Amino acid sequence: MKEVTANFNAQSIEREMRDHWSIHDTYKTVKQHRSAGKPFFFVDGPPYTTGTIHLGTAWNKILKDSILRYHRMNGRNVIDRAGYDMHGLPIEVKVEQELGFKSKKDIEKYGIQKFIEKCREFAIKNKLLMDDQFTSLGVWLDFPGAYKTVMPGYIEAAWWTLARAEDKGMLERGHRVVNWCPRCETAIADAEVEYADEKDPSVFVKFPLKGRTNEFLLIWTTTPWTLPANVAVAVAEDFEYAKVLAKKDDKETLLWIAEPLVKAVLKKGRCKDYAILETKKGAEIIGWVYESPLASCVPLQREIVHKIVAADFVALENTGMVHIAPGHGWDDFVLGTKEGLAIVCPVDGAGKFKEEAGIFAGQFVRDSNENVLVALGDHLFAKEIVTHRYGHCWRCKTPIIFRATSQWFLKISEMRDLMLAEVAKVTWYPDWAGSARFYDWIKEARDWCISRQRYWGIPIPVWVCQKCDAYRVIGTFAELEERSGRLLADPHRPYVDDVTIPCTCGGTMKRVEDIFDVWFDSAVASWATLGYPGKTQDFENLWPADFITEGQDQTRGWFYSQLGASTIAFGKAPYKSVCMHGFALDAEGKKMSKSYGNVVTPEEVIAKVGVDVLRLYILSSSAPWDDLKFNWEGVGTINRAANILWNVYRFPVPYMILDNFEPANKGGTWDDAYIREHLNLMPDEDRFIISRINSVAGTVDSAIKECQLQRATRELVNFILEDLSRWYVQLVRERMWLEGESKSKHYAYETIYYVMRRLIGLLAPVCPHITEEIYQNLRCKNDPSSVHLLDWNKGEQELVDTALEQAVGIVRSFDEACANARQTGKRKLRWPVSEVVVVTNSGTVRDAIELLQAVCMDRANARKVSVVMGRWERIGWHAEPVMKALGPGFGKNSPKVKALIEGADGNFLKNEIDMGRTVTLGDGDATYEIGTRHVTFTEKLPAEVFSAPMQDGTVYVDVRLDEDLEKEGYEREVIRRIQEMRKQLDLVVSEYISVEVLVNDLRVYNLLNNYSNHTIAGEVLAVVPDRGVLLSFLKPGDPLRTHDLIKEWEIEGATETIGMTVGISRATQ
RNA sequence: GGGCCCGUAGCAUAGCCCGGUGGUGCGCCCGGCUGAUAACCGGGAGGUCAUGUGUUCGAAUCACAUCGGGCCCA
Repeated sequence: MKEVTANFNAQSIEREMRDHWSIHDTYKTVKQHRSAGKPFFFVDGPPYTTGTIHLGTAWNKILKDSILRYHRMNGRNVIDRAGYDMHGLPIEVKVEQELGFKSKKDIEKYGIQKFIEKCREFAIKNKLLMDDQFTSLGVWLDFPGAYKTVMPGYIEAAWWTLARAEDKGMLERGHRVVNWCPRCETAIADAEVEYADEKDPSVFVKFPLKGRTNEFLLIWTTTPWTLPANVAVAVAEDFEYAKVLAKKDDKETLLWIAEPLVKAVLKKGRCKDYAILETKKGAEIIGWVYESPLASCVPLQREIVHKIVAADFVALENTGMVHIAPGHGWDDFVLGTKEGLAIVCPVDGAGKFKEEAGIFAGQFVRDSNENVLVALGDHLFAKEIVTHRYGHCWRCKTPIIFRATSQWFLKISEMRDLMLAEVAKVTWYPDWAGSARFYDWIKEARDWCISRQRYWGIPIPVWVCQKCDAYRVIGTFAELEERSGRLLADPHRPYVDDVTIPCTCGGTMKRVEDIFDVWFDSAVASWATLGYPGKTQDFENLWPADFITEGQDQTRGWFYSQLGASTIAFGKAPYKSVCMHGFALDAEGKKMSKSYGNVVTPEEVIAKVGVDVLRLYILSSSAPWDDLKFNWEGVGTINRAANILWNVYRFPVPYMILDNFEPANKGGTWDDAYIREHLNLMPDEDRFIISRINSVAGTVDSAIKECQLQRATRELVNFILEDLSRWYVQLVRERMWLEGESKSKHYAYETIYYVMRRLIGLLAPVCPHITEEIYQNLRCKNDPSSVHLLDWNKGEQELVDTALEQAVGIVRSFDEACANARQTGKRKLRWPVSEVVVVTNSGTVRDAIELLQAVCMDRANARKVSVVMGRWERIGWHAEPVMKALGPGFGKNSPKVKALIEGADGNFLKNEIDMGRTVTLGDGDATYEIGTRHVTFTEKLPAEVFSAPMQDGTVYVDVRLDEDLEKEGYEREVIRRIQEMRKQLDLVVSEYISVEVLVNDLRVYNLLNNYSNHTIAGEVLAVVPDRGVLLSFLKPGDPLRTHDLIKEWEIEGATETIGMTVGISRATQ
């Protein structure tokens, strides 16, 4: 054991520990140690390689790390491979920015091969940066062996999965409406759409009814650019629609509007006057034909027969008539398919109108809104600007459009029931994350569009015949090589694009140009990480995952994509348990964002307080699934707790070293059996703290099992602060100061050693550095070489003494009450008191105080602590009449009764009434029955007794002084001053001194002189074995010699001058 | 517009499932302690339990509505 630095310096300790682990290859050793254990298959949700981690990412990995460390300590062989998501649009967009590209054409010009090599470079560079950042959080995952979505084996797993989808008929090539980013020129998944406010025109448009004059259907839209693709108007069959004669500027128009909405709509159109001419049910107007108001300028529109159709999604808002453009909306598309409407989409991939859009050709759709409105001319009924939530591309933030295109889909909608059934089998932390949130999301799930018209991603392994249009899904590289007769150097684009397969029809099959939605990459992680399907053994032994944990945004992300892919491939969920965690918000509960300037980075926190404190803070401040409101004050509090842990650890070390203490061991391995064998001989406080650490261990264990990391960590912090620091260490201090051999001291050593060993074991998953540092200093020479090699200890029930813990609780309440009463009586704790009395009716309290008599006396600094059941004879009670009750009961005799009560023996009265009896008082003329409602009692304490309430009782402290108590009080005052002076001179504990104390009060001088020299000298090391006592008192007027330090003190009204000299030479000359 | 979660003192949290005097920590003020000491302990002040309505003898807790925050969806 070595000395411990006074200050807890997180940064240097953590650096040292990480160096230590890397020199000794501790992580490998730990993995090796657990390699024969029962496997615990964890799958790391792969972070996207953006290059920087934020507080939320840190939280994510810290949570994973702590839970995995727990499982390792429990003997599990944890599969802890890290993962990285390295493909996809975000990286493409970054690289495009670096290269100054504006559109896909720039990429094609630059060359796909060069472009994807740039993307690869970018991803790998960032992956390495992130490895370092995670490692510096003390995270023990397998980073060198991380699965990477760009690896050929990984890509093959994705291919294989798609081939399974094809086998099961779950893959569909479809012409459908998808979310489309006009900047990235690709389809994007529902999961990739981000909603944000957007300003758009909100317009009401008149569609002329065919064959009628001046009669229109009135529709509403916020996307005028979709009007060139209009094919129908939808109504609700059971709504009432009205034909309205609307007057504006002396012009009259006939409009069809849902009847309840007429007034509001016409107000928007500034129609001063209107009349409802007739009404019809929606069902009655179905089939009516109308013409496009854009027919004259959009050739496409002239070929379409527009009609009214019924739809169940029509709501009673706006006009109750919905503009339908099946090429530009999901509901529209579904309706169009059902009703056999034309599905037109006169918009190209870049979001520009095609030739068939007539005068709009070449215009970007969102920019053409105004032109469309102009072209509508008189058909535009009303217009305003609205701000509404609108979908944006998750990467480039461009507002998306809906576009009917040819894409590849997984038929999630057909698997929904199976997925829901699987969700129910998974254990969710918290339960509602699965049973409510995820369940609802899946219930709404639509088919998954997995194709993207991009470059940096897993190529979709579908080859289509150029001649007969047949397609084939390739599941493995070997199959492709066999069919094509070519070796595949790299499965990425553009390399794989050159590979062709002969078709049975004699034609040539070429790969479709699409790549996978990047969410499909990570969706296959749970088997791709096991090398499946290339290797099958791990998969058969381990899959599905025992545990995953990710942020709440992953409900629609990874939790979902994995479930979808896995249900297709294997018909079951890929995970057995899922912990959904929250988001890191700022102290106000607002999202951290660069534009608010409220971002706190993990590095900042680490620079201030270190990693372990960050970890402990994050895990303790909220439940995993609640959002974390980051708060520097809270960090400070946890930092203080860590400091106290350090102080508790440090405190006994110098004494242990001085005494050459070695904990009980068998051949150099710590033997905790010593504690069990000696427990009965140990003092109460030792048995208490041993009991506590074991019950704490039980609580911590069950909390972690339920992912309640906040309960586990709070329990530990609370134990350190309350039980260990504020209670045990305070009580055990004097035993540590005992000189020479002592059983009591030895028990204290063994106890605190035991407690520290258990404590750091429990804390190791959360605070891996500080616990390792402590362990390295405390461990016996043949103990395991790292705290992380220890087995988890969930507490031993036979060491838990509930009654004792309860008794200590009572004594602590007693302790607090004493301090309270002393404060009221203005008697400092340094001054002993003759007696403390506990008055109680509780046998439990009596037993506790009597059981822990010694502790009580020590804590109270009292010569005697006694318990009185019921009434203590030194307390008097004074009876006070309750006039409110006397009046009604005794009428005009009340004043007499009042006097009688005041004159009665309060003690007797209270006793009787407490026993539930009534008392008869009389004055000779008459008698009166006095009951509990007529009287209250106040305490009459002796002059120098002060009271304070404690748990189920009251504490009375008698602060009267006699000569003996006073002498001791002054002694302790003098000792305290001398110690203070030693500290000022920065003396080591073992340095001898000589002292003179000039007491400027003759009475006090007489009190101290002759009796106290020895006592004081012994405490402050002013007594030398051969030379005797080197402390003397001087009376008023005596001269003081020269000293190294002289100080004047005010002590209880008297002045004392203390002179102190270091060493023994001068004072004794 | 919909789903889920959250709202308790200046700040952070427990209690809520299963109704019965709202605890704790930080900060603040006052006092104490002093061989863990840039620590530690005691006391005090500080609360419309987001708001409103309902159920109930009784609501922080249950129900409904509203407001605010977060995540997700349309």
